[in-house]
Amino acid sequence: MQEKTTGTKKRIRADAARNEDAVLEAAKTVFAKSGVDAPVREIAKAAGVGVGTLYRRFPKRSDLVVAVFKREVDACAADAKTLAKDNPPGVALSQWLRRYCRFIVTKKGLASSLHSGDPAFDALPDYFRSNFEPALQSLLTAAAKAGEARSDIDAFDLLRAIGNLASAGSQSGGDTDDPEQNEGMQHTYRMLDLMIDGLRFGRSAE
Amino acid sequence: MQEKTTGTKKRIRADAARNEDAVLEAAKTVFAKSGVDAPVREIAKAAGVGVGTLYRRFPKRSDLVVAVFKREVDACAADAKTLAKDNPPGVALSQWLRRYCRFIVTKKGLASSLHSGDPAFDALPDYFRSNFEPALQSLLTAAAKAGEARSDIDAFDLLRAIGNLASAGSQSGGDTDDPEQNEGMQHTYRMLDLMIDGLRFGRSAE
DNA sequence: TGATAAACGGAACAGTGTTCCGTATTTAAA
DNA sequence: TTTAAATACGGAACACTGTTCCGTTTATCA
Repeated sequence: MQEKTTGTKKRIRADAARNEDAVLEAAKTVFAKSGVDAPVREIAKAAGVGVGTLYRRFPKRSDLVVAVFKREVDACAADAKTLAKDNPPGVALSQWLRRYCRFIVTKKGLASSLHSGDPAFDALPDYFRSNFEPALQSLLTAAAKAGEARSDIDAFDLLRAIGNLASAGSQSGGDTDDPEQNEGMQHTYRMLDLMIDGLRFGRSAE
Repeated sequence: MQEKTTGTKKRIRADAARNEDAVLEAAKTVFAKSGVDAPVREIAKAAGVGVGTLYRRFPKRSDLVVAVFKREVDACAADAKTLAKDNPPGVALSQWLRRYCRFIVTKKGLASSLHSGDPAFDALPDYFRSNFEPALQSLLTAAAKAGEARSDIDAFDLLRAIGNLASAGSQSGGDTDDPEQNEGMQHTYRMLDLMIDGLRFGRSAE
């Protein structure tokens, strides 16, 4: 945050930045596949780095978990802007809700960590809300203004509702590795469509 | 259960029985001190046996946890009878409620296991209730009959109430190893006394 | 008392997290 | 471009885990 312009010594070495990125990317995948308790070596190998490199940057496991989580939140929130730019407001809205749904499902494993009492995770709920609420709010507003969605929906309420929907729905599910092919996931998508329709065709901008 | 009289082969060897007992006793202590995830070696050493002996009798950790739990339940329920024999009904009742309180506190660590979803623990809640409810019921009835307690209290309700009291109260607490000296424990005892007084002096046998 | 089955103990193995340091890479000065 | 210092890398090594396996000891009973 201050490496770019301030005088606080050097800036981060290129290879270090590259590796940090690789580790986060690998951790995302491994966490999704094997849970947040996956062996450190597995993550390091997937990232193509040594365990030392991983530990230097993320001394505690929670550091890595938090970093991955925030990164995913950022990516998902950023997609809201992208979708809004490339699609009609109503389409952007429903597309993003799907995107958000996938986010919730892949983070199902983290949920238990979040509520584990470890203070390392205390900041995450706020981070979650302060990123997603505005992202969804702007999609909602735009869609409402275009007459493509009702305007009486609270963004955070919707986030929670879909969150519950997705995390409950994906409990049951097939054995497939790909969550997209999962029975429970398909069910979740159908329920989500229901909500989207409600969003679209309910009593509109009153 | 069938080793004593039926013809199903031999009876248990004396040393085996002795060791099983030692392991359970040691596990109780170690679980209380270090939690249910304590290293197997620590339990084995405390029991004065090799890890092989421990594993032979308790192949899965949950086997040991369940056995310790049941044993403690048995002991606590048995104390109800003992106390009833050696004391006036009212005294027996309040003494046993204290005893039960201590049981709950030392089993705090197990609570998380119980609700961990592992089917190995599914039977424990029933075991708990079917032993404690009659035990307390008979104490309550005797005390009520002697005019030393009101008679409109449901045993299971009381068990639950005190359970909540104790497990919540012992959350906060000092650093002392001895739970008996713990700040939270003292608080719990005071609250328990309150309930006991209510039991004793409330509108009685109506 | 001795034969036999049962039980014992702990070495050995495999899989973790974590540290440490010789080596390699990047950076910036010359 | 060359070179020296700073920085980062990788993975061997260590400390602990759970778990298995089998040579040795012990209890039982004829």
